[in-house]
Amino acid sequence: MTADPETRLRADARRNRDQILAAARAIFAAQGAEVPMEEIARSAGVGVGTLYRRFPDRDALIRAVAVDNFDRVLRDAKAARDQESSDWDALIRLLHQSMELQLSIQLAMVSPRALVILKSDPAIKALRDELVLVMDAFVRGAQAEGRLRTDVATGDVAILFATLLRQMPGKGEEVARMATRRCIGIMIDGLRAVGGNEPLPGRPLTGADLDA
Amino acid sequence: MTADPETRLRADARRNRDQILAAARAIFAAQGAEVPMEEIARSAGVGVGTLYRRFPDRDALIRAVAVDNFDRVLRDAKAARDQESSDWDALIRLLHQSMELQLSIQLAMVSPRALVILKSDPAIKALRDELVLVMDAFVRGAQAEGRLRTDVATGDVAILFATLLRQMPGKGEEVARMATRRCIGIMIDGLRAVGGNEPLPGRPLTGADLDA
Amino acid sequence: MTADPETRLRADARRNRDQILAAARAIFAAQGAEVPMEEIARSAGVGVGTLYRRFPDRDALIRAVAVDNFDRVLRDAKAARDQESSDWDALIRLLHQSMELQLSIQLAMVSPRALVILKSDPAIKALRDELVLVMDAFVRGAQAEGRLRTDVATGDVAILFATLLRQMPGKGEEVARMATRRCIGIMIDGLRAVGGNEPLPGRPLTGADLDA
Amino acid sequence: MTADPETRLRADARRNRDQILAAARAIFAAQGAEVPMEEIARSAGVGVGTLYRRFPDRDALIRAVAVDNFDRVLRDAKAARDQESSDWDALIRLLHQSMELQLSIQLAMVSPRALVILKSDPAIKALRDELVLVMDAFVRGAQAEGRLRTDVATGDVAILFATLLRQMPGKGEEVARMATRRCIGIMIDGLRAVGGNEPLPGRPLTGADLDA
DNA sequence: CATGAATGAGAGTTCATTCAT
DNA sequence: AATGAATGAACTCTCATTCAT
Repeated sequence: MTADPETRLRADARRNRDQILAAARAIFAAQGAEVPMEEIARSAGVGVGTLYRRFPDRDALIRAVAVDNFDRVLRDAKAARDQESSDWDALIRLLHQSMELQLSIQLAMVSPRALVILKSDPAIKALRDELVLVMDAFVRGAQAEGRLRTDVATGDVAILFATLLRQMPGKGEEVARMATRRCIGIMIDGLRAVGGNEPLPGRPLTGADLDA
Repeated sequence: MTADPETRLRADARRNRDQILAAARAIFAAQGAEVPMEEIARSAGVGVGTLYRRFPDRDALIRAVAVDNFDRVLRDAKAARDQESSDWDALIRLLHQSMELQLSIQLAMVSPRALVILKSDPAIKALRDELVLVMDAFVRGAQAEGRLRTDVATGDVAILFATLLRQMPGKGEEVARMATRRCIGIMIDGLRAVGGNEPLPGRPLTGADLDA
Repeated sequence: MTADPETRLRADARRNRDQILAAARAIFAAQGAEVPMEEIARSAGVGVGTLYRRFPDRDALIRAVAVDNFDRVLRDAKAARDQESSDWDALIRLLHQSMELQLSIQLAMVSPRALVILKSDPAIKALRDELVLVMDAFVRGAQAEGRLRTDVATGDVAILFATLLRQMPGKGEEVARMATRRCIGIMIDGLRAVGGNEPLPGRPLTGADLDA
Repeated sequence: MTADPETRLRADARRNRDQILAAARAIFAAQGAEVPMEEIARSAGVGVGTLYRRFPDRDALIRAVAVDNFDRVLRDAKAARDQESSDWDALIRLLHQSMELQLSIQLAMVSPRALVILKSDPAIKALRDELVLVMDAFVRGAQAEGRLRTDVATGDVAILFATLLRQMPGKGEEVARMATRRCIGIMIDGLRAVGGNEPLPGRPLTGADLDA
């Protein structure tokens, strides 16, 4: 029960680890995943040596940031499930709320390199699978409630979700934020169950379609 | 009339230039803008030296790919304007059709580096401004037709457009293609003028908001 | 008091820095300033990376060698001033003695590139100005002593000095050494105050004339 | 008699060759011998291909410039011999006059690379040997006239000559010109046969000492 | 353990030389 | 024969990772 490696660290080592993770998250979000390791170390206030002691190479660091981030989203999703009165509302809340949380990892994921790395990590896969399950419930529930169009599945929502959460790089902070919110709004309106629209092309994308 | 510098190249040089541009477009689309120049050269079937003779450095190459690409989109937009019977239809067609054309540049734009470069290039700015103008006409026209919701402006559409066209990297080719089409469909439904939805947050984003 | 950046280096780093400087001095003297950085690194017994850590680019290295060298000459000049009994003797001693010290920098200065670099470096300018001042005193003093011809000024001496100290490249070590000494001897005889020679053309060149 | 390769060239080819040589001389004088071949070609108003047709590689070009230049100096020396009334006067005239002619080659010779090249060229060696012979006659004659100090030999004069003629790079044109003239004046005064000076160190350097 | 110095492989860029037009 | 395009080796510089202090 106390075997979790992170638990075993001395207090200062633990603090270093957290600082590095926070610095990496911020820098990945701002500049992508190709930043020199030295810059991350400096921004975390430690030497490169320390960074490498905690994370054996860049991939390990990217993986750790990703795990940390999926974790947050999953927590959000569960909170939404527990606190909202309908699945549609939970879904909407998650889409809106996670915008904040996702900013960093989404940008990181833009790097083709990062993608490959994340795909091969079982811890991340586990978190992702769990997240897919929760969303699956939202989707089916909201469709049962008659609020979500029935020609979509979890995969559609996840992809829209991931796509939209990639922050517009290079716009002013304020415009970027507003743009994201507005895009999500438009997308949500596009997801509503309303009569009369043409059906979407192809077939509903499921969680399994996300695996490549 | 034929003084255009590109026109003045010797036949073989011209062919090489085109091959390089095509290779760069494909590679940028597939792997982002940080690919080794040597790889681009190899894929174009020329030596690095040749690549550098045509494009003095990476920035110049990125710029050239971007110009080429904006050009295509602009052509598409004008064709849509000339051939469709309503502005709404023209807009829809552009969103659907340009999916193909945009793949490369959209990915390229993901690189923070590429962004900085493109912003400073007057030729690109000119093309972009012209594109914004054409889309502006579509947006106002479609709103006048009562088909496009009135709480959006050209900037909203452009951002959605750009965001969605970033291909999901890493999914299978077929799923990726379908996903893009479905996302565009959802987005279009979200843009329709229907009664009863809550208004979007913030204010309509104009073409000027895109300038950072 | 020990805040001098060079003093703050770790012992091994310090040693490396010195080795690099020594190697660069020797190689610049022997082959000019355009030698591959790798060769300098190898000759200093370090990797290129280390060289670049200490000196961010070739220019910085050239500057550092130049500063180091001016420093030595200046020390020599002051020692001559303090230890010789007349200004003429101090001047002669400096001309003879600095032959050793100047070998490197003089050759370095031959490179058009090096020149540009050195001109723009304030630390080097300061050292040079100080050196000019000391030589100025020698020149005026020796003229007052009646031993130095009065139709020359500090600039003349400095130029002769600099010109002669450029080692003949390519001769055997021994001949080169002897040649330099003999040239200096002839030049000194040419500088002596003797009656009956035609005055030199033009006007005495001052320290200010050296500034280009 | 007409087998001289240069004589066999067509008029336009001949003109090209001369333009290239003139351009190379000027550029070598101004910037040293490491200039891109393309720049020389451009400055000569021809393509690189043409340059390479005339001079198979850079070394050949350097050699040709050197031959051309030694030729001029030798012509000057012979003119001085034929027109001046004493050997001392001929020597002085040569030193003064060749300043003009030598500017280019002297700078070129500064390059360690150029030196190696020139040493191995028999045509250049022949010219140089002939020049040494003429100067030898000047030196012995002027010593017999009692005007040149007897503790120097041809090698000493040649080295002083070569050393002084390296223009100070980087000073203003006017100061540089004046400085050279004044240095030559001082050197000539140092060479005069006057009583009472200390003898020079070492032994007189002969023409043979120049061979390295 | 933390630090930051050292290493060396690899990326970008230049340029001598060759070769198609 | 002249031109300038193409090639690729060589060089400068950066950065991930290792290791001495």
